[in-house]
Amino acid sequence: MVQGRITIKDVAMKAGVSTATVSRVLNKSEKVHSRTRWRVERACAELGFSRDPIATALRTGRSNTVHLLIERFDGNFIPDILVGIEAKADAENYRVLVSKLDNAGRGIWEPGKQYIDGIIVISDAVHDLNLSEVAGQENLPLVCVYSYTQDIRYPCVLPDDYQGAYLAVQHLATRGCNDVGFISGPPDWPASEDRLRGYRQAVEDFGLREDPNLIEVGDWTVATGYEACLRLLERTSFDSIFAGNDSMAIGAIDALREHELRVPRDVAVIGFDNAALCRYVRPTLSSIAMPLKELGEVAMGTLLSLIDQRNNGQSSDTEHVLKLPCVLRKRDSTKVSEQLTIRDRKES
Amino acid sequence: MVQGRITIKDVAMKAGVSTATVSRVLNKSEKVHSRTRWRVERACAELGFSRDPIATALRTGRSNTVHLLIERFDGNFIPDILVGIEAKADAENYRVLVSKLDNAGRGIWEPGKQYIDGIIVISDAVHDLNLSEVAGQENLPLVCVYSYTQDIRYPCVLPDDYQGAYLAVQHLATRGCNDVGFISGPPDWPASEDRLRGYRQAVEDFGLREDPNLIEVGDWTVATGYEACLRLLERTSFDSIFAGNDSMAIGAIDALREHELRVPRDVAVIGFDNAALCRYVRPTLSSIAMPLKELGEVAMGTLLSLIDQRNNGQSSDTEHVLKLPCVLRKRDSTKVSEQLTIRDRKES
DNA sequence: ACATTTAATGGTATCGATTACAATGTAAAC
DNA sequence: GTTTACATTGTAATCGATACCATTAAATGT
Repeated sequence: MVQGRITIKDVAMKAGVSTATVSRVLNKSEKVHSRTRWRVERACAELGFSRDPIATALRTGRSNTVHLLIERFDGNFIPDILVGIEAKADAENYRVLVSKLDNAGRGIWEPGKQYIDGIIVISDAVHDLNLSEVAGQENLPLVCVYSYTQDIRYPCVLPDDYQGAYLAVQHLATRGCNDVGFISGPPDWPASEDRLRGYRQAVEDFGLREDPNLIEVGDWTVATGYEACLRLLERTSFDSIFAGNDSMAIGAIDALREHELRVPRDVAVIGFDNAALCRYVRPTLSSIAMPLKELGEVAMGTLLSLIDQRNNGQSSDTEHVLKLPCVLRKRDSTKVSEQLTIRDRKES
Repeated sequence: MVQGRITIKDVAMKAGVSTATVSRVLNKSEKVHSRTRWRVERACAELGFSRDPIATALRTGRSNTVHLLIERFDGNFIPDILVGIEAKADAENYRVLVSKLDNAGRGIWEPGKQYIDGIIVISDAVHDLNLSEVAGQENLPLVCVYSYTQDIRYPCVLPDDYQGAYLAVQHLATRGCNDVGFISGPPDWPASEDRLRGYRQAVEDFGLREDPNLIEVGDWTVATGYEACLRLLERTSFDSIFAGNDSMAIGAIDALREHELRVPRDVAVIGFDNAALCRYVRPTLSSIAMPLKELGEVAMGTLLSLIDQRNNGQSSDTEHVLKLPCVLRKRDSTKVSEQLTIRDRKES
């Protein structure tokens, strides 16, 4: 009763054809008489045959498997990006192998490297990394998600930080703010730079106060958000703060609270990232949500098309940088609770 | 210059032996003359040979790959558990394939099922799931992490909810609290049950007030934590709250705040889970941290030993349930800011 | 009607390793 | 000096599918 594995051979026998023909049917493409094809397909169905991926991989060198290299598993955005990657992979019948991306770049060369059709890298610091080493001498298709590399061979799928920042400031402007403080992330991060640009453009477009004194720098942490906000308070006055991320926004709120300033009544605050904590802090924190799931989907989609092109000997025609739009999440920290206060400030 | 793949054949040639001998060296176990072994090892090293895992898999039916099935990628604890799983897997030269665990249980049968040496399941609701279907007719080694199944064939690696809850109440007691309110999660969750038991035991051990009125039920969300706390406030008085998870703790704090009760001055609050948000809410929230990384490591370790035993024809000797201890994280929400208040209360 | 394509299918080597079995060498035993 | 046992090593089949080449059958052209 124990029927081992059902192989292409069994199918061939049942259908009265050769294994070569069965293989042809399985791989669509080639010409097979429709009568034969039908017989084979029926045999497959009746026997409940499914092709052995390992044998196929050995023969063809491809495995329908992509390698996902993650720098830090506990990064805030990983899970949502994973959702997108996995969904797309699943839909296209690909498998996803997950490993830690060793900072040193080694650890990828170990067994398992072969037969990988492509690579996705998620990291905060890809620009420091030699990706061609990761891609190997076979120069496997590789895309970065949520991380940037200058190497134009590798597409990068990123949130549109510029547009997201613009959105944040626009929201504050719409709400009636005029003096928007900005707490930037570290200047050497591409994301920081883009968010600053978005801030500046929106300030200009909406005719808000342009003043270098309104800009401060932190390093993404609560503590530096707090300190940056203190410096802003000393130096100038403002009616709102746009923080480069949610942690710094929370630090800023701490500082405001110490100065007896209430959020959003006295100062509106908006963050960036839309981390889970936005819904848990009080007041709940408005923020800019990155399209994480979509990033994952698009990254996987891009990778699959790279793989396709490579298999067909075409050269890749993908953009180097793909930016997906962010969306605004309004919460209490930017609510217009006291219309008057704001009017006063605008008219003064 | 393009040397294709370096195979066992190349090594055999270089070492002047047959491929069979090389294979024997590679697989340790069998007897090979030390002189020959040395020659082969040197040849391997010089050629930079590494064995092709796919070919090996095809021949042996094993692949050094485990399948990780996740119910919800965006579950709060996944990333940290993953860290542990991956670390252990990496150390033991195993690969980790990640997929979504389809609620229906299907989707696992698709190609890729074969050659999987074992399965890890992460889910919130495993008890509803037919795991034997997941394990397949081959009855692959399977372990659950952070989730429970009654099926004793499958080991479960869990945080020790009982001990964690005990720890929380002990902390409150040490701090001087006597009337500890408890907001439980839904009663049908094993975790809720265990946390309640831990609460009760600690209340008894430390001679605190035992009173059914001190116990309320929520469904893990902020909203129900809020409501549960309101009910407690109406019904009785208390000097502290232990919430079944952090979200409900936050809801409770909202309710306390509305009643002009200050945390921790008037009421101390402690949550469970030690979610990231604990460090971001104000006051920062004391909580019980589950050993997530360790859960992952132990789960993978258990799975590997199951695989080992199976390969050696032994029957599994692993415990059905493995509980790992939680640890207390003290933060502001249980700080003893006003020693007096507490003394008053204790002495009254 | 016969030559020449073209379509459809079969035979079999191959991918890179493992392993049962056979063969050889070596040393101890008689 | 054989015989015998045991330790090493080699030969070749095998895992399951693919793909090159050969072959046969059918279709087209003149």
